[in-house]
Amino acid sequence: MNEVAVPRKRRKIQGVTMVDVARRAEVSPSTVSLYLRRPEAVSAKVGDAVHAAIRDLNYVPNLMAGGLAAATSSVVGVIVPSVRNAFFAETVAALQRDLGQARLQILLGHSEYDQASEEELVRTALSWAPAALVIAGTDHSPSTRRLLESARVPIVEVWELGGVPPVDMAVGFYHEEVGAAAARHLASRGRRSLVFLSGRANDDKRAARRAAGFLSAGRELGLPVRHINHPAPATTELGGILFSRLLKENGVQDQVGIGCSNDLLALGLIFEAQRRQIAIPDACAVVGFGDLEFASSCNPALSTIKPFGDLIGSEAARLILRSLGDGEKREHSIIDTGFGIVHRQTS
Amino acid sequence: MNEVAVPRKRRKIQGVTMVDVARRAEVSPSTVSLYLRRPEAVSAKVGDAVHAAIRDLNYVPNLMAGGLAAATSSVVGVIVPSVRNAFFAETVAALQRDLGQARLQILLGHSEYDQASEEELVRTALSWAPAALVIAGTDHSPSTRRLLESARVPIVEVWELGGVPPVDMAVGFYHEEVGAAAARHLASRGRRSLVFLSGRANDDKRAARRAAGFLSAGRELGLPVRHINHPAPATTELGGILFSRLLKENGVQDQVGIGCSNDLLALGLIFEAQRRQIAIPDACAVVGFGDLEFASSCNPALSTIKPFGDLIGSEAARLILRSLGDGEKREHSIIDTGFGIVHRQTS
DNA sequence: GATTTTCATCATAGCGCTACGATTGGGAGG
DNA sequence: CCTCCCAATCGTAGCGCTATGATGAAAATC
Repeated sequence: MNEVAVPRKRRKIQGVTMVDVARRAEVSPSTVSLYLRRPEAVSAKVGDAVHAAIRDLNYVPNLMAGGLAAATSSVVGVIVPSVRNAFFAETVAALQRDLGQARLQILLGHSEYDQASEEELVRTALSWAPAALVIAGTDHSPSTRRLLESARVPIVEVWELGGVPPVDMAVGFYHEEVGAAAARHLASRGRRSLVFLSGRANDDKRAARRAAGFLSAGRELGLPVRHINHPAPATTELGGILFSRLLKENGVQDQVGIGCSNDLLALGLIFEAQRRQIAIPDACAVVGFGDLEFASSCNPALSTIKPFGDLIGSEAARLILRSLGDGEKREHSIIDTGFGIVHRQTS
Repeated sequence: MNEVAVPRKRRKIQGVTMVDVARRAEVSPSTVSLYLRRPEAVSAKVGDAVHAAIRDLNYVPNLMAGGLAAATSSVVGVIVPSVRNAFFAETVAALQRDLGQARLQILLGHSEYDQASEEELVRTALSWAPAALVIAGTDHSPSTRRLLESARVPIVEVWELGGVPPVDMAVGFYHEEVGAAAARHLASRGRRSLVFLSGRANDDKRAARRAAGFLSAGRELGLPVRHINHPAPATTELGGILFSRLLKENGVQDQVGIGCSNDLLALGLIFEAQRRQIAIPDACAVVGFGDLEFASSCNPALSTIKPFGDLIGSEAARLILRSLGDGEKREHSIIDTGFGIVHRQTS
């Protein structure tokens, strides 16, 4: 005996669907879909009718349905250690700007320098079948790396080159070279001993690599060189603290050249020197990293090494868009965006 | 005549689907789904089998399919003017931290203080059928507001209270009061004339409101008060420029109290004062806004007004989670997170 | 021992959209 | 006037998952 199927109660997701638009424009849903994806493929008359219907009904397409059907979504997962960090914020901003042109959105995650939460974020991002993935650094946990390798999407690792080979593509620069450049610069300014100040070098692998580059370049130059690190994040306050510690341990030693793992640290150092009436750059020269926006206006103006965070973002976006256009062929491009030495008054 | 249907060629999205997991665990797909959503609802034996299958196959669920079927997604759209702005970065970080606990992801957009792109971002965010929406400010274009009003999701407007009534919920503080507090504080420190320095007050409505509050409080106090704005973003460099302009126009006038639309501006002012040997706070007192991390360590340490950006984020997250839990009843909560006056050496 | 209740598991019908191939209709060529 | 062709439009079958109600077995009640 065949009962007539009772229609189930279904929750309605959306007020207005593509079917409603199609009905209103008196075309088929396929045509509406086509108009949305390739407007040039429908005739002007039909296009206008669909457009009008969309406006009238205030239709908002459902990208989840679209993504599911099309087997790929229009999000790009972006995973950085921290958005509060100005460096990554700049790259994220550039990414959104350039990817937005191609109607790609950013699904953001920050790991707070924790590998376990990084893995979680990668897993989540992949759950959205993203069009691409951007992730800071190349140093991931083995299982994260496996996840990335088995994902069939373009992946761009940013802000770091060298070390582990990239999973797919990479845009960044060599942090050891940044450290080395700072050390050489200080030596060229007549400094006879070198110190590198850093925060959180245990978690922030890139800061650690800058430190390593600084130290080995210093040794190559035959100069005495030491490294003072503190597990706390590299803030202005920590800059003052580390400088104080240095002074206590070494006395006020003239002609020292100090590299800082970022400009915030350098700024704190400058403030502390002001308080202690230590002359910069005479008694002590300083080079920062980042060229943060206060660097040019502080007092004395901070010599620093400038990464091109915006460029990293836009190059990453370019690689992604090219990958998506090219279809499947992975090129494994690696782009070195380099860095600039900005010589101001502290060195 | 009935032809046998030829199976179409379908692109395969995913390597491993829930069906594969089910087959491997020798249960039905429904059970796998149930295990994923409510692990306590399946027996321990079956749960373990499913878990093992997921591990072995390295299964990553497809959240688009899930969201489509469940009529809601696990993303929260977050739209801010700029992530490069430390204020919003802090709130975004708090949001991700707290929403992440409930397995919600952040779909980020920044409008660069442009209303048209804000609307575009809202539209895109809504296309993902988000679980909620967080948007900075209450001042949106009419069509954006309409979009927000017709969206059936919890919406939290952050960083601004007063002005236009919120669409749904709001977490923030009154910027006029911040300005007024700065003016009153400077007056209480014996300042007989007041100036407010700001950048980009035409685009940044919140800065404009702080300026307005400062000016009217100053007038209420019977003090001469002026406002100097520059259309460029409020940076350290601009702080020096605006201060120079003030000095040129007014001469070095003792006892002036200066409010700045943010700490970056104040920092630039301090640097410029150092260069010109103008004593702070004697000749000129300064109050900033933001309590950015250099404020406590700069020299002299900066008096400032501290918004609680982290608290804004976590309160917004709390409201969202409560809304999602409560089902449909909208409460239109408005939370005033207030601000703190941090009195240091510049005033 | 027979019945009811509970609990764990399953089968099914879509969620809203896109890709694919099929269909239509009008102009060009014969 | 009849093909043929191309462009514009349409019909259909899922994409992978979840919500719902159904099923059967075990536990609890009579």
